[in-house]
Amino acid sequence: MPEGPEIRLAADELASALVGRPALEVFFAFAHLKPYEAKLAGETVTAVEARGKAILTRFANGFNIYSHNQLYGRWLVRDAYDYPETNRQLRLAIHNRHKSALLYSASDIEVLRDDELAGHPFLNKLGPNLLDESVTAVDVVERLLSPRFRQRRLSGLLLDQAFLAGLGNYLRSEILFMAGVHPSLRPADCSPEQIQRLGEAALSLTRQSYQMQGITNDPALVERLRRQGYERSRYRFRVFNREGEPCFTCGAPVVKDIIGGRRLYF
DNA sequence: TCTTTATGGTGAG
DNA sequence: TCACCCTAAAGAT
Repeated sequence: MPEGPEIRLAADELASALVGRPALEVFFAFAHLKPYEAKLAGETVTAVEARGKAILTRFANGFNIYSHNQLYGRWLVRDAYDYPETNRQLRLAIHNRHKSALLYSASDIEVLRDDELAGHPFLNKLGPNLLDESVTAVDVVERLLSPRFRQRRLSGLLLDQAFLAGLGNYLRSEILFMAGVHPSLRPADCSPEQIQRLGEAALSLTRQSYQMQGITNDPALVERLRRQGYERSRYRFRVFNREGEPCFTCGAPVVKDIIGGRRLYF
């Protein structure tokens, strides 16, 4: 569940299972976190917040569990102590009277006090989150044109969590395609119309991904692909994973590039 | 039973 | 930009 919208959905599910209830038992697989099991047991969970692609589980006594799923971590919410059959490694479990929140495979787990959050190297650098309702397309446009970012290539900029928190490799290609802007351009090189479209595409695709329960779940897009004979399980993007296939807008073949080991389609 | 790949991220140069 | 880290599943042999 890697990009921002999926992480936010996971945080929502965790929140409804945990918030307002005391965590009767907390389990950490990593030895250096074991001492916190006793500190968190019996403490009420006050919030579960998505911070970009990280999740913060907050406790009434001022402690927080920071977790980042990277590419492979997976949250599961089950009835209390109802463990699934899986070969994955359980890394963190938060149990209350009704539910168990289970985090598998993740390697990036920390416990932080409230006063340590601001100084955290990852949380500290995060840009605005497009899923926060206060963020508008105007904010994105202003950020694109700010001195700090305007000379950066869009290909790199859109993956930089300090620019916008939560964008990932799928959304990068899809946003650039929807805006009709080449990934090698810099904001400083773009027309006002292109900048405007980038702001709107970033906002609408990210929010739609959240509302549709996943980046790949746009029903209109899936239907269009189905009518064109694409197999649903493989093709659920406008450009991503469509190398060599015709562009939906102009018919030219979709191009694939690899930059810093990450696939980019345009 | 290998090797590769992945919606992510860090640190060195 | 690259090498590398992390883990699990898919692909190649």
